[in-house]
Amino acid sequence: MAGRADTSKTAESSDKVSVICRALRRAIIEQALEPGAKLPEDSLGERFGVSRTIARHALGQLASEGLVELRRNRIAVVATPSWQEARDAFDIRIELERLVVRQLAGKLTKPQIAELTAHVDAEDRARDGTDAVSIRLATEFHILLAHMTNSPILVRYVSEVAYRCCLTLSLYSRPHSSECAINEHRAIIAALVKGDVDKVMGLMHSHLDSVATRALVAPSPQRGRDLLDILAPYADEASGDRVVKLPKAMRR
Amino acid sequence: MAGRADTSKTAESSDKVSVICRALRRAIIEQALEPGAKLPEDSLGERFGVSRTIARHALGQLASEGLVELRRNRIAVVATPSWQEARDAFDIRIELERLVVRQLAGKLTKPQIAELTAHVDAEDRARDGTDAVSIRLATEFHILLAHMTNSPILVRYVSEVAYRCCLTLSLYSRPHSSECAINEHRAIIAALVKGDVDKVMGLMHSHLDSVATRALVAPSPQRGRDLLDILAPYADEASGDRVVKLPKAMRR
DNA sequence: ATCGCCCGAATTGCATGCAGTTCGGGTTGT
DNA sequence: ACAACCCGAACTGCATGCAATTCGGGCGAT
Repeated sequence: MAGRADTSKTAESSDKVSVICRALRRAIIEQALEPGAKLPEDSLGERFGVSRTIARHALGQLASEGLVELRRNRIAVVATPSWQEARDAFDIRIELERLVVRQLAGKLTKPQIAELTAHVDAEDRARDGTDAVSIRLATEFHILLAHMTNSPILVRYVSEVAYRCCLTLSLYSRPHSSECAINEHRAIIAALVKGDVDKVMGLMHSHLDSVATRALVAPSPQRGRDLLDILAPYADEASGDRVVKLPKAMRR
Repeated sequence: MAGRADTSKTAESSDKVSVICRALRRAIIEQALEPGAKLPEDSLGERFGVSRTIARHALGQLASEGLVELRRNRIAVVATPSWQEARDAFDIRIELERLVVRQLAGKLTKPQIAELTAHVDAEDRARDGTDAVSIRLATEFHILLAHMTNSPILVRYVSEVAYRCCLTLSLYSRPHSSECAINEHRAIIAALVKGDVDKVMGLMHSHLDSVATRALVAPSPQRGRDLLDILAPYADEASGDRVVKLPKAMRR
């Protein structure tokens, strides 16, 4: 649907690996796999009919995208980004996507415009489906946009950072009422067609910024869902040299 | 020297893999390994005293960073980015590094300032060494800067894209006379210390832009070093479905 | 009860083996 | 000479096996 979509030349070596990656990515951003969920190599291998070697490779790939965390000798888990990391990701995303629309303004072809509006229509239709699906679609709108730049590098970075943001949204935003306002997507398309570079960059900026600030509510330490999340930043530092002594029971 | 440098939490699973990655990255950006150089798994494994499994994993990692190209059933090679990809990489890099200095302006600690000036001094000293070394140092200056933002994601992206740019410089710029003007690095430090956000963002922009335009001379097809490079874009498309019939002798 | 410890089961880290593909150079036909 | 062909060597794709480590539940001490 997204026209020669994501067979980006980068990595994604064999097909089996990339199939697993895509499946897991999707499961993660649709919150079928919550942050912290365990991903044992054999289970994955069994599930997808491959050996651990392949599953392992896929996990490595996803880890390099920041979607899963890989700790030595430990079961891989879906990443649990800190609040600060989430904010950082959004900052980066804003810059990257401003670049996208800057390159795209006034240069969209007819079929591209059609594809974009079709996508937004799909978003509209999915409005009364699962939250998860509409979040995914919203994210994919941005990735679709990136694809149209014909810049594989930009596609890769935007995809990655968008998925990451998607992941953090599932962590830090409880009542996500129609995340990426669909109207803002329409406005962006319109401005792109019109070719107003400054306008569209501004639109994209405020669009993403509003999603970020609406979702990533507070830096208050009381936000995480429970003890574990509150302690996350400490446990964070500890991976190299354990500084904070944690009561054993809590060491999962 | 770069203080707890690059033990970024992302991927880089075990140590053996990341050791190989670092070694290869460095070899690539110092042009000890030219674009197109073959990287057979066994040779790598033998060289680093590990099995193919590990070497393979390292190659996967580097591929996801865009430094090596992985074609199914084929020997991995050092990536040979097209001119357009090079330009794209620089565009992204400019935005990312503007973000870096925006976050850093006026917020540098004394030891950080010392570390930066020390690095630039090192660049100065390496002036009459190999080109390769001074290019590497110049790149590392930018990565050092990124590290100081304390944003792992930003560090990762800046590092990746900087290495990529480094690689393309070795491809498309013949007479690289002191690539990243060292004085521009000093000016950036000064502006950072002074805390002038706009100034430093402008400096970084023009610094990178000048490197890019000075290096990536012309989109003229006559630039590559020989037939192979000229044909690269065609061979490129062909990986999926071979369109251009290449005389066998040339199919390396 | 709660905490700490200990041990079998589960899991990862890594090397190796086998099958399928590509590579490259020598040979043959033209 | 020149190109196409062919075949052994080289290489990758993937699964599996073994050692080392972690996991987690039960047991004893407080």
